[in-house]
Order: sequence, then C-alpha cells, then structure tokens
Amino acid sequence: MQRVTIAQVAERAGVSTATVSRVLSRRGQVSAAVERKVRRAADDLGYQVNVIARALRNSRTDTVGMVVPSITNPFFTSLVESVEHALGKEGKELFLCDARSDPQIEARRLASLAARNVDGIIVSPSHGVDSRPAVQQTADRLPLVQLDRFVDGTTTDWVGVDDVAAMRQVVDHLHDGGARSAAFIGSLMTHSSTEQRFAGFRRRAEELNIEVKPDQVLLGDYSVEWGEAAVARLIAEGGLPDALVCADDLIALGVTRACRAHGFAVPRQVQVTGYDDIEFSRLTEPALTTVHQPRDRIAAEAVRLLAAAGAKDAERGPHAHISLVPTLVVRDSTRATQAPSDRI
Amino acid sequence: MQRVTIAQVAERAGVSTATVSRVLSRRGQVSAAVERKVRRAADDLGYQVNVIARALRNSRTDTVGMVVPSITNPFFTSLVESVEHALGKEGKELFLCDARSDPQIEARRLASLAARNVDGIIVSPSHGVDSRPAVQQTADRLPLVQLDRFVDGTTTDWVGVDDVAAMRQVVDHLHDGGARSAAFIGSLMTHSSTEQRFAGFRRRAEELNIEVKPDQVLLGDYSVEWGEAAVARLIAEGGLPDALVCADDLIALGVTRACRAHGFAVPRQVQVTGYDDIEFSRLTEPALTTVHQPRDRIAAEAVRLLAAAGAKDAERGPHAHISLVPTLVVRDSTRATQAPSDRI
DNA sequence: TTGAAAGCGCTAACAT
DNA sequence: ATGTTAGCGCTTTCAA
Repeated sequence: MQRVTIAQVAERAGVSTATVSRVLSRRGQVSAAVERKVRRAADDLGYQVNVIARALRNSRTDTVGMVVPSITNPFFTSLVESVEHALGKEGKELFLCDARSDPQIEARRLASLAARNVDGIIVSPSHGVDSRPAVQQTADRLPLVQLDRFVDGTTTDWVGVDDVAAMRQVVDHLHDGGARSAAFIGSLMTHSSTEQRFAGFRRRAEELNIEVKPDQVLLGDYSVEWGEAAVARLIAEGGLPDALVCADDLIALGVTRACRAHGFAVPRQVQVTGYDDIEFSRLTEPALTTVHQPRDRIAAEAVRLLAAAGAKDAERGPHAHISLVPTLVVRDSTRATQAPSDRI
Repeated sequence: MQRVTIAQVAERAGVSTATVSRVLSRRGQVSAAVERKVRRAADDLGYQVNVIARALRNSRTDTVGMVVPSITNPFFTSLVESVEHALGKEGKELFLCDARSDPQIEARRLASLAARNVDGIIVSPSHGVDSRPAVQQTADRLPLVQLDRFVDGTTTDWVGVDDVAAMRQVVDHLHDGGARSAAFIGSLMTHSSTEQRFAGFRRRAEELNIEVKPDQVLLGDYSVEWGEAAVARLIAEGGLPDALVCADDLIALGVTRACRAHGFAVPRQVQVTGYDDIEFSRLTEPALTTVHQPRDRIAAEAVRLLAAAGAKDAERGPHAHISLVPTLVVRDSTRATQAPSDRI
C-alpha cells in the first residue's frame, strides 16, 4: 500500500534522485549503463510516477478538462469519445464533467477543473447567457475552447458547425420533397445552437415561400419527451404542417414516435428531420433524416486550438472561430427527392 | 494568469501562511477577527486552493476514478450519472475514463488513475478474464469496487444485479405469452454479465421445457449491429423461434429492427426482450420489454463501499458482493400476459 | 491563538 | 554524465 518513491528507486539503483528523474522523464543525458540500472530498480520496486508531485513541480498536468451539458445525450458522448481520442495522440488525458444543463453546476465544475490545474478546458456551455460569467472567468485564467455551442458575448476560441448552412440544406431537401409548410421544434433559445438553427431555418423557409405559422415554432428542451409533447400540442391546435424540423435528434425521435402514435404516416403525411446524427437516429421507424456533425474533425480542431493557446501562453492572440460544414444524411423520414425543382 | 497562493493571502491579511491554511481548510482554532481578515484577503485576491498541492501534502484527492467499457453505451452513461450524483453528496468528484472495451486501454487507465492518487476506483471491467491482472493489481493498491460486471477470480467489492433472478422473470414472462422455443443473443462470454444472464436463461428455459437449439445461442458483442446480424443468421439457418432473448438493450434494438425488416411481426410472430432499460428501449417500434437495473441504488452502494474501504485503510476486511434484484418492465415487444398459467 | 519550519515527491538549475 | 539542492503550494507538528 506504501507508494514507491523516486528516492527508493535511487537508493536501490545506487544513484541520485536526479538521475532517476532524468531517466524516468527521459530528459537530460544518462549513460546507457545507468539507465538500465535505474529502469531495473524501478521495475523491481513497481515504481509509478506520482503525477500529483510532478504536476505541482511542473505546473502542468497533461490533463484537459471537458464540461458537457449532459452526459446522457448521445451526441455529447460521441463528441467526448472523439475528443479523448484526439487528446490521446498528444499524450494527454481527459477529465470529464457533466453540468446537468445547470449553469451553477457548470460553474462549479469549471472552477474545480481550474483548481486541478488542467492544461486547458473544452466546454459546451449549458446556457447561452447564464453560462457567461463562469466561462469568461475561466477563459481568463487558462486556455479554453467552446465546442458546438457558445456563450453570447464571450471572446474565446470556438469550434462547431455552420448551423445556418446546415439548415439551408435541410429546408431545401424538404422543399424538394414537396413541403410547403413547416414547424420548428427546438429548445428554448437559451443556447446558440437552437438560435442559429432556427435562424437558418427561418431564413431559408422564407426564401422558398414555405409557410411557418408563428404558433408552430415550439420551444422546449433537447429531449425525446419534449418532441412528443410538441406534436401533441400541434395536433391539438389544428394539425400538422407538411414538415417538422427539429433542432436535434432526441426531439426528432420523440416527434416521429408521436406522429405515428397519433396516426400520421412519416414521411407520407408529414416529413421529419433531426440534427446531430446520433447513432439511434437510424434505428427508429422510419430512420431519421438528419444533419451529420463531423465530430472527429471538431474534436481535432479543438485540441489543436488548445495546444496552440497553451504554447503562446503569455500573449493572448486573437481568438479563432472555426465553423465546419455539416452534411445532410437522407434517410426515410423525408420524401425521396423527385427531380429537384429549380431554385434560385 | 498568475495563480494566487496562500502566501499572498497571508501577506495581505498580515498573518502567517499557517493561519491562512487553518482558516481555509477550517481546521484548528482561529479567532473570529483573524478569520474575517483572512477571508477578506482571500476574496479580494480571488484565491482558489491549489488542489494539486493540497493533494500532495494530504495524499488525498477527494476524487474517485471510474472506468467503463464504453462511454457511448447509454447504460453506462446513466450509471455514470448516478455515480457522479452519489459522489457529489460526499463532496467528491469523478474522474471518468473510457476503456473502449479494450483490456489494454483499461489497464492504462487504471494505472493512470492510481498515479493520480484517486481515493478509490469504480470499474466495470471490459473483459471477464483479460481484465484480471490490471484490476487485481489496482485493487491491491487502493479501494476498488467492481460494478455490474466482474472479473473472474478477483476478490474485490462488487455491486450489481442478480442476473439469474432477472432472467428467470424474463423467461417466465415469455412463457406466459406462449413462447415454447427461444434463442439467446448475447456477447461472447467474455464478461460476467453475459455468462450470468445466459446461465439464468438456460436454467429457467429448461425448467419450463422451452426449447433452445444449440445453434440458436448466438454470441457477438453488445451492439445494435450484432443484433441485426444475429437475426439475419437465424433466418438464414431455418427461421426464428417463438422468442428472442437478448443480453442487452442495444442488441435487442437491433434484433427488433431486423425482425421487422425481414417481415416478422413483433410480438405477434416473435417476442423480443432486452436488458438494462436504457432510455431508448421505450422508443423503438414496438417499445422494448426489458430488465430495469436500479442504477441509483447500485451507484449508492458502490460509493458506500468505497468510503468504507477508504476508512479502514490498513486492514483489508472481507469483500462484499452486493447483488440487487432488478425488475421486469413489460412493454410491447412481448405478448400481454393472458391469465398466467400455473407454474411450479 | 498564532507563527516558524519541515516536508509531501518531483524536477531543474547549478556544481562537479 | 551525475550529484546536490532549492522549491512548487500546501498542511501540520512544535514552540511560543
């Protein structure tokens, strides 16, 4: 149970602690013979570095913190997986925190990560406004990249997708399938993703003369339950439009299910689209047409930005906003494109 | 960017670092006046403890490590959520690692957690045999609890559900619905969950005279894809039995989907059951009958065991195996019970 | 009640 | 090429 220290290794190998350190952290010159002795002794004793002590000394932990709104949302878990993978290549580890969509918990997590001396933080903020103080404060102390969502009025690096361009593709596709009216089902406008997605949706719908009734813009949260509830409400208030555009796949899953439950055929009577392309989106009946986010790419860019920020350190350069273009994945919840009509 | 240290707070408050420490870690006696001065100074400077330094000194981190086979499996993420919640009440944080179902990665994660001086480790081992050395070695150094799955031949605390009892309920229910033949679709027998679940399934099937053809026990992995592939294989090799019993919900999701795709009505022609009760299990068409695992309870017990192990420290008491009884959640993928036949 | 000082395990000057 | 030593920021004796 007693931890083996560098001093014990040094004693056993008959050298100084400095030499052991040099060997084990592969810095500085050591003769082959001594190196062998040291490694031998370390193995015999089952030595393991004390990362804590090393971190205190180096003020570097080779650890990156990540905070996501919900660890049970498959989009975020797959994003986490991508980030962990990208970090692995740099020899860094990930410290993952779940904010439970609560800016207060989020603030605590951020503070705690900072106190742990993580080398940088990747955060997908829970709230477009309320997350600001904590995110900004954290960004002032150490490298921070916002992922997917961002907080209003903060100046930090950001990586995500071009929601407006994505929604343009979605609306075009629905229009090709014959949709002339549509509803939007999203979360409250409490974070940038919904805002952007809605803006993109609305703009393109207008351009294509697709009718969007004001009371057919329904805002709740990113959950299956909300998707189900929204459809019930639409039906109660006068029926469904040609298409239901959802701000994420969880909502779309609930929407699809509710449509079928209420006897509406998807996509024959009503087309449905999601966003994110989580694994389960292909499993529902019918499989969901959705927007695929290039997670690996997003993760790679985030890690790169973090590394860059860590390097320059003192001088805070201008911040980067990297937005990648997502692709539309057409499955069975929308109507097959019949010879796309000419559009301007 | 410069971190505020206890020394700066001490200077500003006009006291010694020892006093500051006493105030901030609320140990030892300090006069009210001095306490106020110190808190004031700390606030002014925006002081935050350096968890690293504290950990080095105390050799306690108030952090628990958790290693799961796959962070994209919703069962594990919801388990993680429960664990994090339970730990929060103890003022501890969670360091989460994904082993990607690979014992080698798992071993690295465990070593890295140990090196980080976590106070304890919760692990759901990736492999029933290959995970042994790393798990055992780690358990020798610090408090460790296995969750859900366990490694063959290790002696550590364990918390999970009674798979055999659960499968008994499943088989009884299917039998009530008229099933007289069944197939089992699981992962390779590389971890305890499948083993136990299969054992429970087989025993009860025998007792009830339900036919299980040897070539209708199909083993792959815990994934939707495998569920789909398994059904294709069954159909190719002579058709489906009355019931398809799956070792987890992901498999069952794939199985259900494949059945429908091949034109088999669920549950009219073939009944399907899952295991875990992940959120998505109620979303498929038809919603899945499955075994609900009491995650919060499992998490709470695990945290309790860890705390206990951390306390006694020196003397390693006997290890606890806590198995909770899960409940069957009947949905639409099995036939409604018509007046249960008398069983012995 | 408060302060001085040692030391947790490690690394990096600096010295040899 | 190797050793000596100071010190990262904190807590905790021990003295006063």
